[in-house]
Amino acid sequence: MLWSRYFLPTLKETPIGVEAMSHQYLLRAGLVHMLTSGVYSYLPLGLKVLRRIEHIIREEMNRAGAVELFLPCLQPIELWKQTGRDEVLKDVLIRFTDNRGRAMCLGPTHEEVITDLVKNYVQSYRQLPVVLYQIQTKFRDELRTRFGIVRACEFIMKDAYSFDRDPEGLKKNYRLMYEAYQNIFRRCGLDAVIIEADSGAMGGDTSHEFLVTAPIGEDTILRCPSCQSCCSVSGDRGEGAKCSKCRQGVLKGEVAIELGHIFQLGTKYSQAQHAQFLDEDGKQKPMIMGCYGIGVSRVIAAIIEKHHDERGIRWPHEVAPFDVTIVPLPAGTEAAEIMDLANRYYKDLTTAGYDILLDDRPETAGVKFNDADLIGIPVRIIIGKRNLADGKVEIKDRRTNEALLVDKNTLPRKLSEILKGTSCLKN
RNA sequence: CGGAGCGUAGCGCAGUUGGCUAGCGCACUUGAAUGGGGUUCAAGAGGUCGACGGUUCAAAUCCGUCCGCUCCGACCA
Repeated sequence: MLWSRYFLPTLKETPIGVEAMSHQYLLRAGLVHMLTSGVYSYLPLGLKVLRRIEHIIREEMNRAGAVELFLPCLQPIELWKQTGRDEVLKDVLIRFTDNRGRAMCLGPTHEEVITDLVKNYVQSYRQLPVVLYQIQTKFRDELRTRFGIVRACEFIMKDAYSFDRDPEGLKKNYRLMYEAYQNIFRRCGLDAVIIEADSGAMGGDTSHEFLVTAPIGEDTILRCPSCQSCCSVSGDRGEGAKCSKCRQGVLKGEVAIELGHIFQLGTKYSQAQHAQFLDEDGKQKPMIMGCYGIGVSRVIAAIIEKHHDERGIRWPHEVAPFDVTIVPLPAGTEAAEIMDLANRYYKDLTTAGYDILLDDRPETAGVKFNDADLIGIPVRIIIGKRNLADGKVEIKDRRTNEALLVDKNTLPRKLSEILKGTSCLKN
């Protein structure tokens, strides 16, 4: 991608009223734009990051045996009355009456829709288990939005649902999702804390929350400084309590943001919506369900919270919007030569399958460097006349700030070694 | 939904004891010089001062109502 043909509006100054570091960089690096409180547009660069995260999620979901589908946002209130959640969630449901007079809402989650769908097609134990997921926009009429996309009225969620014949099947799928979540957060560069949690309005028995400690968090977790185990705050357990695992440390409170939550729902929805199957013994039984959510848009904010410095974002390579940014600094009589080399690298590396951002703007070095630091592409190639006089170009690591001068002709090979992880900048 | 703050150009801000044509920085346009960390100079363009109503000879400025945004709290799948 050529920067001059892209849509990447970076901001030099922080917009008014922006407190969270991640929110600040989301806006300044041209990732998102606020339409109104709690409602955000994803600009091209932000969308690219979103797609990279979605890609990781899809790989891990598919690996865990889940199958992707796509459910509607528009949902009849009638469906929600079947489970009584039209009342439970009445404050967050965005309701309206359509032109035919039907009471509708925009889906805040999809348990009712998926249960209704599956019961139409599954009649026998032979068809179970069924595990489905989607990545889709959710709508919640939040009274108080917070930290930009962290708590928004419209946000992107991955939600998966499992339908099993028996509790053992549910436990197996739950375990698979649990492991998939660990992989997803690890690949996103996040050190997720997993704690047993309340099921809240979802209902059901067992549930686990996946959190990341960050100032933008809305939850408090307790961590044992001795054995590092974490747990939630409860009535008889707070900061200062003794760790129940190692019985040595004194629990310390930490602010954390919830990114994922998995639930063993049991039969709450299948009973309410009559999602039954005929078992081997000839008896009708309710399907045993689980549901598994990840706040995808929220993951972006968490990654920035964990991977930034005073100059901008430092994307972990697997979620970075581009693999490499090429920064030519054309000047004087060498200008044409510098741009030719930049274009040649761009073409070769793109052909080799890398996603490249070429900063072809007629800006000064300082502007380009500052923007590059801000948007945080992991690897930067700098082509300037100073080093080119010796036949060299510079490779710079955004994360470590390490720089390496390489021969201009061996750069593509050296770079692919670095990107494949067979080499690092140091040697 | 309670508490606090804010709203003037795309962004960040000044101006608010009522008074000349509403100003500054960044960004933007044109020209020139520069060319490895937001470079310099010159000339420009860009405004319903959040909205509506009131007071006044005169309102960005005073009064009222409303709207929007942010933060704290309550709530939260």
